[in-house]
Amino acid sequence: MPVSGGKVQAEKPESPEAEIYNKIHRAIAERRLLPGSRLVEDQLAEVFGVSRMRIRWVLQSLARDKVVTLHRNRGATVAKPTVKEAKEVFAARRLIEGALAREVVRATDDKALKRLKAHIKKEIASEKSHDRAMELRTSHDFHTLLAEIVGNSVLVDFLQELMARSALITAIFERPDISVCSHFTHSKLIELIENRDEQGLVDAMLGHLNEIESYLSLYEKDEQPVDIKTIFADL
Amino acid sequence: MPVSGGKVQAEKPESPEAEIYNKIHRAIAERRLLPGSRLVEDQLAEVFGVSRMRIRWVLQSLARDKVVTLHRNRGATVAKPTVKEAKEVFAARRLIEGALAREVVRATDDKALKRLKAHIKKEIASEKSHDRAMELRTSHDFHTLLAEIVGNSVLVDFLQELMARSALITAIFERPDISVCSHFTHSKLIELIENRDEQGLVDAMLGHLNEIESYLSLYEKDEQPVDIKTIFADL
DNA sequence: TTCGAGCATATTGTACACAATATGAGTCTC
DNA sequence: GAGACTCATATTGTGTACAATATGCTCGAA
Repeated sequence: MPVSGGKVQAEKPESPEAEIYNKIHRAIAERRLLPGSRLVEDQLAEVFGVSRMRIRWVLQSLARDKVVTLHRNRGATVAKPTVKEAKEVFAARRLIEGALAREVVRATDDKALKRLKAHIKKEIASEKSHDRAMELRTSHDFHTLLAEIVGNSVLVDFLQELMARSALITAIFERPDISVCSHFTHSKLIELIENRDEQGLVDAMLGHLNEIESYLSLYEKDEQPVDIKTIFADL
Repeated sequence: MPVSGGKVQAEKPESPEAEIYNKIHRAIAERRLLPGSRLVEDQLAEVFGVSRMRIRWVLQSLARDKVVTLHRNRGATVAKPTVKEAKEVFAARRLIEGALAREVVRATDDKALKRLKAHIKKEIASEKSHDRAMELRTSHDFHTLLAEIVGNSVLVDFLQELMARSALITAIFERPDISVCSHFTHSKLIELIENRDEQGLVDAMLGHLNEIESYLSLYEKDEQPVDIKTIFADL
């Protein structure tokens, strides 16, 4: 029973597993399921009206994408990234999205530009609607859209994974006092693309990512997954 | 039963699944199992002396790492990348490894340099031994080693996936007349790292990747996974 | 001989029952 | 009352039996 969509959010439910996968994945990405929440197999099986085996399969897939964590004999929880992990994800994003920016300028044609502009409209609409879930999703989709424009499905997959993890990270480390209004920044990026300003776009993208990261409070909060054994290894 | 090692080739067998995963993964990466080979669950179960369920989990894990393809109701085969996929993997590698090169120069200290030089020794040894499998592995490990030096586990994971896929791609599209002797090129890269020549390293890395790709015959060979439906869609 | 239908076989897909495990509550002792 | 021990319960882990499916073969008819 392959979760046929893989990590990609397929529009049409190719297999029942893929559908469940998407539902849970979205619930997590849109923060209806918060980091640390337990995901009990029986409960999910009942909710989705399928057998436990199916759920286990889906949980396995989600774990692969690092949005849930499996604890041997103790079940699954929504992943709770550490500060270290958060920093690594952002570093990876800067590296990949920075390099991607150059390619985007090269790859963008009229059709692509249309898609980009259409996307901004969606972002504005979701910000107006005050639907936080959709707001987050469209904002994240902008970043994967760039990979799509470059036309490299390997990179699309990577970006998709990074964005899902970013969603979790934001959920944990977001400072309540700041709200990121991204459509404006994204519009500026599109402008640079339209002007074929390669270096400008790269810089702006890196700036954008740094800004997002700076809006987080990336220091250890509560009893994060600290590994006791490691801490007392030298005693 | 999480395949605890994930896609990382763990040294110590944390769980029986992880061990099986590693064995199959290595068999594929080292080309003892060639693209297209069928992987029948019962057979594998018998070989490894475990139940079929265990094998299914492992196959699922391998599928998500794109080294195995699952066909609904028809079982698993070793993945057989298409030309398109091959080109995308190499494009992704250029993008990521190119950008990584800059970071490597920054991140390399004495300890890292030692690791790099030790690795070269390994490469030379395996080339001498004429053990094609080990030769391939050490050569590929060099590239993930760079990510390790930068110290970003997210990138290490990406690189590992890309290298596994590259192994498959090479297996399919390699031209029999050319043998890549990589340790020499890799040594030159290390030299550039030692000299802190950022731009030089980036260029050399891109050159290296282009060279590898150019040694492949990236045109459609036999009856690659062509989708009949798509081809005759307009009839 | 060619085509198709139906059957045989090999293989994968799924559910279920039970085993293993972790955790917390309750109990007993000192 | 503090600590350790046992047991109850909730939950996950695993093997097995059986159902579903795909594929190739056989056989019969045109």
